[in-house]
Amino acid sequence: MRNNKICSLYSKFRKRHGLPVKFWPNWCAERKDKRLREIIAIGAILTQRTSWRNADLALENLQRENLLSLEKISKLKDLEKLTSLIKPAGFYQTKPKRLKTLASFIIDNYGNILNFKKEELTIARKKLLSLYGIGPETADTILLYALDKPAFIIDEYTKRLVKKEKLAKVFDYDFLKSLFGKNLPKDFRIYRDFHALIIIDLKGEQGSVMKRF
DNA sequence: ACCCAGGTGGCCC
DNA sequence: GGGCCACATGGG
Repeated sequence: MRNNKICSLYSKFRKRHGLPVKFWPNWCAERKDKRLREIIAIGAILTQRTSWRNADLALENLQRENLLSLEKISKLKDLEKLTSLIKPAGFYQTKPKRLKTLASFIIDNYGNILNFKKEELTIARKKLLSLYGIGPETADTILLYALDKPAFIIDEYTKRLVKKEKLAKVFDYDFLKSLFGKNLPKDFRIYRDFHALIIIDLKGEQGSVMKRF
């Protein structure tokens, strides 16, 4: 491990919280199947500016209606149905469109998420960012947790850590992303682990949603 | 009655 | 390029 402040924080959190971290994306990563990758991609949109609890209620609704699938969502004609199912996750006017945009992009261009996973990181990121409703954080969440790519996620908790530990003066997304990226081994497992640890350490609890999936 | 939760796009200047 | 703002739910 390189000797710097970010690495030290990682080591500190790692020791403090023990192994393994029971955080949903890590938990999910135990299973490598296509369905789980799809659920993570769908969940990444549903949880935008929304508690995981509420996003989880929407995921349950989709599962109940047999719509927890990129192919099903991409072929769905009735957007109203998505609107009602997604309601607990909030922003029900925009999230259905965002889900459909992502689902159609993957299904129409790649056939399934496993083929999209074969795309090179920078290309995949650029394409995700070009989609309606997918910004840097959602793109990196999908890359890191659904596609096993080393894309460090800068979310609200990461920014709080940066502020708390005075790691930087600016909070520009790409700047912070490269700051973490260059100071950690370029390994998606470490990025996931650190990201989970940051949230667990700052939040003081462990994510537990999505276990049923 | 507030405030918050693992953001994003559309404005405005 | 940065600074606001709307978007919407459920829980504390």
